[in-house]
Parts: sequence; structure tokens; C-alpha cells
Amino acid sequence: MSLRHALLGLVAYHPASGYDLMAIFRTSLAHVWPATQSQVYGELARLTDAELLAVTAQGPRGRKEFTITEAGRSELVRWVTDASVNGPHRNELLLHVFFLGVVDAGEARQYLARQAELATDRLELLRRLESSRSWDNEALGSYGRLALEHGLRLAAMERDWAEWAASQIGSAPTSSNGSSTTGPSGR
Amino acid sequence: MSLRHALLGLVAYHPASGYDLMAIFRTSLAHVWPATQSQVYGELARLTDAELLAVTAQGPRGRKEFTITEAGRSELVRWVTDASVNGPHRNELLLHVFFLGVVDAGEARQYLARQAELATDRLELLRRLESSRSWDNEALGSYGRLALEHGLRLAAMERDWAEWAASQIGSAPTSSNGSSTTGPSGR
DNA sequence: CATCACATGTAAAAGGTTACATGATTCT
DNA sequence: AGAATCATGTAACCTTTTACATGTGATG
Repeated sequence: MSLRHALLGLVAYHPASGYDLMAIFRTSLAHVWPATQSQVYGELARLTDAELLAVTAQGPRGRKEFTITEAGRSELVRWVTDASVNGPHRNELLLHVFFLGVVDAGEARQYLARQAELATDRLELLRRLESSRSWDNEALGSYGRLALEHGLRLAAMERDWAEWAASQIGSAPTSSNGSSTTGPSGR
Repeated sequence: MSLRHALLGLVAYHPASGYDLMAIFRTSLAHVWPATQSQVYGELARLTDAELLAVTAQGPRGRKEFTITEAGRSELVRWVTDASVNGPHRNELLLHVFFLGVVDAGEARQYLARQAELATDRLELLRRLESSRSWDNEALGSYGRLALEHGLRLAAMERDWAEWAASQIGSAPTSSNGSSTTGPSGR
């Protein structure tokens, strides 16, 4: 139930409306914790019901500004310092890799080379974001910088790994059903 | 809808029952694509309905052995070579990091130090798995090795990043101090 | 006065988790 | 005989995605 905590965290930094929060989910949090408008408005209502948030101002177009309550803040603090919180971690890239045996070595190598390119692009994008520094005068600034560095290191790691992985694949072709051959060079 | 493809991939390597497949989800795929028994049996039924899998043998306790069909195999090949497939990528660790500002610097540093320890433990676990080689005579062997290497590099990266991040805290309370000593390798 | 940005909501469907339920076979 | 393992399924609930639906206020 981390969307809840993402909302508490954002509102704790600064009171905001659902619309404001959506803008943050579309930008800063897009690659960390994606959420849809539908989800955000629903969860804000539930958080208000639970008295972890409160509506503290109304604006022009039915705008509601949410502020964190004391109960909300203590729940946030409890969650943020709990290192054991760690949901399951799905990786679609690795799922592909596991089953690369169904295609021949050439296609597998090509797939990995493409992943190396994509990681390079991500790295480039983050480097430009880092230079622009638009992120660091925002509310999430000082800690957002740490998250950005994580992204940079991850992209570099994936680029290097994908290049290495491509190089590991021998030219020994795999049969079309992959069940009998053990594949390329045994270690 | 990747559970579908995970099942197609596993059955393509070797015909299996739901029970057999669950054993793989609990071990090899646990950190790549978690799935519950409930999900697996349900999806196997749907895949059989869609004629991407077929029941090719019945065993002792109502056991049904599934085999991939031609249609199933071509769907799997299409998916596996499609580098554009990439679902949203949630990272609860980074979500914590974004909101570390709600606690004081000492607690934030402690949190990151704990994450460095946890990453070290994961690395150790994977190294032991690598030595044991139990994985490489299995169906997923040759490509599973590439996935394992990804895990090793990821764990090492997260350990280094968390140590670096912990060291960054406290040196500049509000403004950022831009330069990283141990940034990712450039090119 | 038209268009864009602001602003909030609901409904249906798909995907995922937890808990319950049942029974057969093998091993000690 | 009792326990562990093999084996499949269903029900309730929660989370996430996609699509629909509506209206206000500011700007050119």
C-alpha cells in the first residue's frame, strides 16, 4: 500500500491538491512510483476518511487543498524509517532474458544489444536532467538528488551488463524448441 | 500481462504441471516475477482456453501436464524478442528516499546504512548461489546465468550507492552539494 | 468566444494477494 | 496409521489501468 505513503510524503512536504499531486506523479515520480489520476483522487478520499490527511482550503474550481495531520505524519515517519518494507520486485527485462533460449543466438544477441542502447539512452536522459538542475529547487530536492544518482548508476550498470551479456552469447544456434540443446558455451 | 509469457516460457522449456511451475516461481523466478498458486492455476486454464497451451498428459492426483502449442510458441517468440515491452517500474526503496526529509539527518543516514547492509546480504546470497551451480543444470541454465550476473551487479551497485548516499547526508542540510566522488563510469 | 489549463470524480475490467477447501499418494 | 508431499481449485479482497464524464476559470 505504498501509493498511500507516497501521497502522505508529498503532502507532508507541502500542502497540495490532487491536481498538483498528479503533476508530480507525471514528472518526478514517474519512474519511481507511477500512479493514475483515478488512483490518486480515490486514495486522497480514503486518506481523508482515515484522518491522515485533512482538507484545509478550497480553491476556485472545486479545488481542495490537502494537509497532513499529526496521525498522518507519524504514519509517514513510521513507514519511511522502516527498512524492512520491500514489496515484490518484478523485472520484465530479466523475464525476457530467462526465455531467450527460444530464439537463436543471433536474435538473442541482438535483443541484448538493443537493451544496451536503451540503457545508454536512459543514462543520457538522466545526465541532462542532472545538468538542468530543475529538480533541485523543488520540494523533493535534496533527497531527490540521491534518487537521481541511483538512476544514473542503474542505467550505467544495465548498459554494461547488457553489453557483457551480448558478448557471452556464442554463435552456436539453438534449436527451434530449445528443449534438447543446452545452448551456448557451457560457462 | 507478463505472467502469461512467463508460463509460456517455462512450458516451452519443458512440459510441466501447475505444481511443477509453482516450484520454479518459488525459486528461480522468485525475484524476477513473483506469482501465487492462485494466479498460476487460473492463468494456465486461460492459456489452455486460448489454445496457447494444451493438456498432453494426466498423472496420479489429477495432475495435468501442459505442453506449449504452435500458437503458444509463436506468441512467446514475438514477446521475447520485443525490446519495447517494458512495464512500469516501481521502486519502493527510492520512494522512501524521496521522503527521507521528514526525519532528521541521523535517522536518514541510519536508514541508508541499513540498506547498504541489506544489499551486501543479497550480494552474498547470490554469490553463494553462483558457487553452488545448482541453477546451471536446470532448464533455465544458460540464460539464467546472465540473469544471475544482473542480480550480482545490481546488488553491488545498490550497496555502493547506499554507502555513498549515507555519506552525503549531513554535509549540506538544505542545499545540494552536486559533485559525486564515486559516480557511474562515463564513456 | 473559443481554447487551454485547472480541477474532480466514477465505472468497469484486469491483475495480484490472501485465505480457504479438498483430496490423493508416498514415505516412515 | 500419521505425516509430508503432491495436486488442483475457488472466493473475497485489494490495487492498478483504462475510459468516460463533467464543469470552471483564465487568456488571447
